[in-house]
Amino acid sequence: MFPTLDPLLHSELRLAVMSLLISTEEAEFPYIKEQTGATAGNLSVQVDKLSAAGYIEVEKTFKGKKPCTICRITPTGQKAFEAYIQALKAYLNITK
Amino acid sequence: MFPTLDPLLHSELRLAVMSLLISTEEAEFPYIKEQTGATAGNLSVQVDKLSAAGYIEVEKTFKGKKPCTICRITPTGQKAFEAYIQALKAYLNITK
DNA sequence: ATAATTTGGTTTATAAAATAAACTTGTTTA
DNA sequence: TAAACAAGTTTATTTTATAAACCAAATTAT
Repeated sequence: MFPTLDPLLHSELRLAVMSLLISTEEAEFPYIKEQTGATAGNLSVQVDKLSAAGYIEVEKTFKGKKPCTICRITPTGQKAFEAYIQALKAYLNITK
Repeated sequence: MFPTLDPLLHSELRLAVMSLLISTEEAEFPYIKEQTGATAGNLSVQVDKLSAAGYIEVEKTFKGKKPCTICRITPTGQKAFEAYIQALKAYLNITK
């Protein structure tokens, strides 16, 4: 009846991050921070969780002399995001 | 960009309860428990929260000699549910 | 030159939430 | 009348989300 909602995605900030990455394919940490309005600390933690789950990959490079953290969604992450949307539909009463 | 998701609704069990009540208009505690698969304790807590927020109303009656707890969604609850769905859309990239 | 500020984060501590286990009250059944 | 059951509630535990504090390097101001 009500499928479980992937707890990794059922989180406001992580969902926002995934939402951004689904459409941009690649985004830098400060950009995600600005778009989501999150604090750096919170974002850092949530990015780690998504990365640990294999939903995104995180590349640490440099932009000139400044460190630069780039995030990309993985195929696993895309599938999980799609599945989450499908599961949500059971809750949102599309059965009107 | 990403609107805040009503924390009262952004909870798996509370969302399931609201989802049920949106379509049934009235449901007994044991029925909700069965449909959601929740434990009685968890359900009791979450029903209290929805009730405290004015999203549902809880009527305690008897069915013969047995206590019977009936839940109904309120107009406030209906509006909040609709608003939650709208807010979610910003996260789910309907912009394909 | 060096002190102060900014950038780009991470780590740690705290507050809030979700969840289940344990308990209560009354009823039905053995 | 003792045991089991129904319908919840309360309490305790675990998880989670979040921000505050921190760190290192680079840039800017004095």
